[in-house]
Amino acid sequence: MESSRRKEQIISITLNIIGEQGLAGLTIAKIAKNAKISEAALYKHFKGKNDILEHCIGMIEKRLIGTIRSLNKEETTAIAILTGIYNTHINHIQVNKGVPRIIYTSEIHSQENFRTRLFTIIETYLHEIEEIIVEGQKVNTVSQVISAGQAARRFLSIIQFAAFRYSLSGFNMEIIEEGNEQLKEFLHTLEPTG
Amino acid sequence: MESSRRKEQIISITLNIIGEQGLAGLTIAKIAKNAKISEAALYKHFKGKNDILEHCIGMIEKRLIGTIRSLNKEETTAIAILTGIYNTHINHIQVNKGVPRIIYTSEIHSQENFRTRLFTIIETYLHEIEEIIVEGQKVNTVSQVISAGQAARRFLSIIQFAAFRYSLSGFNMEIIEEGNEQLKEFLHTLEPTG
DNA sequence: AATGTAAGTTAGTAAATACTAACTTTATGG
DNA sequence: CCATAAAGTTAGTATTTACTAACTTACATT
Repeated sequence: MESSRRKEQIISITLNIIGEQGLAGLTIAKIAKNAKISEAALYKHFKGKNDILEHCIGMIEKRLIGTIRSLNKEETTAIAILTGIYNTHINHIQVNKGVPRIIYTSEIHSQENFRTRLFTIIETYLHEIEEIIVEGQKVNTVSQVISAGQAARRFLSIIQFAAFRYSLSGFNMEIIEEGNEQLKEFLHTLEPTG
Repeated sequence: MESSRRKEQIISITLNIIGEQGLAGLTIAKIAKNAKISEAALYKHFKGKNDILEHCIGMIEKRLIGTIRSLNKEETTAIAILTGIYNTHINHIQVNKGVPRIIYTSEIHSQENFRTRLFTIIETYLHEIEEIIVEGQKVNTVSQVISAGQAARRFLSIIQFAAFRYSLSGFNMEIIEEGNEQLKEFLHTLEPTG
């Protein structure tokens, strides 16, 4: 298999294993078995386990920021963009459980360099959301009286809590409904003249 | 050392290691070293690693529910109780990082029995908070128009997000401030005639 | 056709890991 | 004072883990 495709496959498999078995359940042997290559072959593409994890974080970063950027162009109002981001995240949980596990529950905290990188990603993400809200305020689709930064943090907390509880429930759809209610109430507070 | 004290010590040490190095960084050897006993001695008190983890979850449960119960008697209004719970949690993060890591980021998700138990704990916790809000509504210290269940979930999401981000930041106090703002805004929405 | 490179293999290794067997120390109540 | 049980020790073991060396295959370029 071509190197770049193999690399992506390995990262994807790694995220899946973390999603299903946690970081403690991640081993080189499992990755190799899932990719249907030998363990040694993994080392042709990555320096080691840590290197794979670093690329996983890179992948997460790309996806998160990519989601925001694409929706920021497709949708018109701030509220529509935020709704899109929320839905993308919720859909994402079912497809690739590893991303939410790492990003929202940040299992990788322990290693200092990973913790710092994840923090930067989260803060960048919050900043992007804040920008969307500020833009909405400029064109008056979002109330001027609210704090954009605070709203951004509340928005992410809603996503995180929904993802966390949905995952913990063993993927019970009722919990998604309750997350949607939180979002609805939040979006309502964004409306102007409210 | 007396058995019950030793057991508590081992659980406490385990939670600390998870707090500092994550579940992937937890080993029997590290627990024994921290407790200054041999690895074999651990097995006089617990059946094995899983048994220790189960007792950790038990400890978390006790502490969480204990916090609510005690504050529920000390404080008078629902808003005062919720403020107390929030502050207790935030203070808790600095002292014992393992609890927030397990409970809010639920690193133990992977194992089915642990996941189920944690979910039950969280749902019980949410229910207790909901009860506090309902009681507040009865005596009109909390607005009648809000949904108690939804408010309880928002409350926990605020705690979770603050704990998550505070931990991820490497314990930056500014982030606690931002969490306090979220709480303040939330408590404001609880006020009657608002 | 020769050659070099990328992607893969087999077969191993040293270290770490969870756990156990067998023995020793310590303390306590009859 | 001594029997007993609890709490501890040393010294292991089988397995797992991340990683490496040495070799093979596939394939594109000169």
